[in-house]
Amino acid sequence: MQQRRPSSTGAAEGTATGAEALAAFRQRLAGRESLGRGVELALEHMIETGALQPGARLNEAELAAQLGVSRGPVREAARALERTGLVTVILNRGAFVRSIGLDEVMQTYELNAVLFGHAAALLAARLDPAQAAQLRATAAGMDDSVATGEREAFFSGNTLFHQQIVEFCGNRPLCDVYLGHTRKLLLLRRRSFDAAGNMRAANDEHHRLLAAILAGEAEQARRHAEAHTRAGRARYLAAIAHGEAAEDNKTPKGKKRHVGN
Amino acid sequence: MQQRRPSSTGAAEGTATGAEALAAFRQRLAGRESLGRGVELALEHMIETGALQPGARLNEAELAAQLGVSRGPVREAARALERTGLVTVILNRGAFVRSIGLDEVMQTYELNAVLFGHAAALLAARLDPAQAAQLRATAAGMDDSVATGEREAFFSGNTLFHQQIVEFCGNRPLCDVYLGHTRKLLLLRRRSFDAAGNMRAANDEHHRLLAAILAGEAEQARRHAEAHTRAGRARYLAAIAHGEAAEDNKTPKGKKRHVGN
DNA sequence: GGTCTGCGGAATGTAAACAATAAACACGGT
DNA sequence: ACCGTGTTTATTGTTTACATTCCGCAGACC
Repeated sequence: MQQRRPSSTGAAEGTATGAEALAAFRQRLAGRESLGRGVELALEHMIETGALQPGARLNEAELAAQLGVSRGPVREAARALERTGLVTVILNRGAFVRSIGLDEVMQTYELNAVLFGHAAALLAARLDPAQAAQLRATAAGMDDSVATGEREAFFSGNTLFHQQIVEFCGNRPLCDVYLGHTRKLLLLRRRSFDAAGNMRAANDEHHRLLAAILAGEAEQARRHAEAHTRAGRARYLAAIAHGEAAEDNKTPKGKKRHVGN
Repeated sequence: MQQRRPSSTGAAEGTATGAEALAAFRQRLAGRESLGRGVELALEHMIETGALQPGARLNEAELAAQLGVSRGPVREAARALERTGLVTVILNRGAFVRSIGLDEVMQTYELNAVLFGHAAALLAARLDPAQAAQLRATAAGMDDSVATGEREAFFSGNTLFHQQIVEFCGNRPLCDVYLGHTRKLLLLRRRSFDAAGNMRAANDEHHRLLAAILAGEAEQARRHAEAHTRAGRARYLAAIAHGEAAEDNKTPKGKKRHVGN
């Protein structure tokens, strides 16, 4: 079946990997969320694992068949992902996995620095003992990960640490925005992220930040949090500097398009 | 036709006001956006004008008939509004216009203060002459509005002023988040807003902020911008203090539900 | 009298069918 | 040989139809 359209889903043939992923997500949602939501998670998973690479188009019919659902939920999921910032949809052309430009990465880091800094400042002024204990536990776990060199464990600990700080800060909108943008970066630039390691430095920064929060020093906490985010940005830059090609364009707008496969 | 479900759209009978609104939006979009997008704008308009009040349920079939489209685009619009934060959808129960609690309003103001402050700081360091001219023009227009006492003109000038600052700051994600949250507040708490006037004070704050930006004083601009937002919050609080009942609950979750109309 | 169970109906969730759009191919003119 | 135009076809946008879920009420049972 030759196809005239530029690029297809990519992981089309053979792999029914999406279907089982959807099943898993749907079970995890336990019927408390709609099917479209499950498809959304499945698509996120496919983006995360690279089954859907930046620039790829989300063929509704194909994905629907692959996931064993109708086009409706797929459409719904695609629009949801658009709001999340993971895909771009063009009228009558479909949804494309975004490839986020370096400038946008920088701007997002900048935004996250401000948000994270403010969260830390807020938290320093309202921390309760239970939260303090949780933060300490998370930090301790990361110390272990650093000692044993477990990158994956450190990575999830790092995510949890940041998540706890913004959640504990008490400002829900801020928390949502921060986590959303962080997730976006994670999903669209994943490979660069785990290469950006340097756990030790990050861990030290965490401890300094945590100390300021525990001490109730709001402004100091803000500075440490901002600095930590900016340091993370620097590590990211260093990682991609020699690691891989810097950038691709944002959206298949004019003629140029991704090679697909 | 008696209806068992708690509340209906409210503006159901007679008024085909939604249909013409949709037609207008669809023409404005000029076929460059999907129908669902037009419905989304129409629904926003209905929320803004109060045709859909907080707590009201969005009956898909009813709205579809009213707007002269099918349920599909209505669903799509409802989900879009959910991500915008204007409605809450509950599985198998439908979409409800959110009634945003006072605590969330406060948190959103807090977030906006930080974002607006940072935007001002960024802008102070990168302002170009053309942008400076535009900001001056906007400020001048608001001066006129204050002088003549035109509340509506001042209101739109105010919106434009804030919008220009965040757009000129160069950080797109920040801009999007700020404008989105501001819009949310505007649509869900509109009546309180235009009562919160006190144009003169706000105008003075604008001038102080603009002066700092034009002078390139980043940190001072940040302080002024944050202070301005917090002052706006204070004005808002003062306005609702004696104006109207403070709050209702966020979402029709358990048994309690809005009276409808 | 109160509580629980079963029925009825309306509205949402999902799937399938129809219509419209845009890209790729093929042809003909210049 | 190149460019423009007409045609074809896949794919999305939209409508319609079907399945499922949940709420409210009535009657029976305790």
